[in-house]
Amino acid sequence: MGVTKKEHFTTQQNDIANIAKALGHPARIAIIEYLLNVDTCICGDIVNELPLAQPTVSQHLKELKNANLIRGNIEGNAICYCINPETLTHLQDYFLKIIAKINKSTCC
Amino acid sequence: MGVTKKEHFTTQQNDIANIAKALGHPARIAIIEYLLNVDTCICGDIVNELPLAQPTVSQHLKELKNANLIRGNIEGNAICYCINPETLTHLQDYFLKIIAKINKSTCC
DNA sequence: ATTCTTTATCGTAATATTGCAATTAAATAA
DNA sequence: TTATTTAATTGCAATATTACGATAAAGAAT
Repeated sequence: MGVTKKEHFTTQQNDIANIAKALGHPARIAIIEYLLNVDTCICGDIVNELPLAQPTVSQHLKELKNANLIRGNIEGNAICYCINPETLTHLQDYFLKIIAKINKSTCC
Repeated sequence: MGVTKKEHFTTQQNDIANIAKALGHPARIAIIEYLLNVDTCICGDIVNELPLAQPTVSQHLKELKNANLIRGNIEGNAICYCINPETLTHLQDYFLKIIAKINKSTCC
């Protein structure tokens, strides 16, 4: 039915899945990496950097923003995007916990 | 057009995106967490654990297997699934690098 | 051999995602 | 005011995902 049964899973499971989903596209990984590589914050030259049309980039930025992975500040008629460190750290913390558990369990 | 322009991005970007994508569903996060919580490796009682039908679980397991996040070993007529630590560690290492960069950059 | 158990696959419906051309909105520059 | 710049939104087509009933495949148990 193409519709995820989100309500059957915990808030944390949905939370982590949403962040992971937002990172589940090479263009969005590329945007994150680009934002990291540039010292000052950028707006629309992300479009020049990526092999995608402006509306497509705008859509990817929207998804990253919805997942709280980036922030966008209005600066004149441009918009300055930057990484939101908290969300990446949150995901990192989750994986740290997960990986810590792996070592304790035996595997088939 | 519903088709990702994967070829325009680097292998690493596609690599990370694929792993993230596989984790981008609460059911698959739940499966990972369940596999971690059980000492011995499990096969089909993942189905009993999740609020999803058997074919749906099987499909999610397939995606986790395709992303190399889990492994499945045949054991009689059952299949024993377990976490593949390498892929999670690989993702973890990537985020460590990413987060290390954030601190150095100023944000808007 | 037959039945049971376990899991994968097929087929299908509902919905979501990806991508872009065209347009709109809003601030800036002329 | 009238361009111009910048980025979001709309509308649409192509494809992917999610979910499950039905079925198949393959080993175990009887």
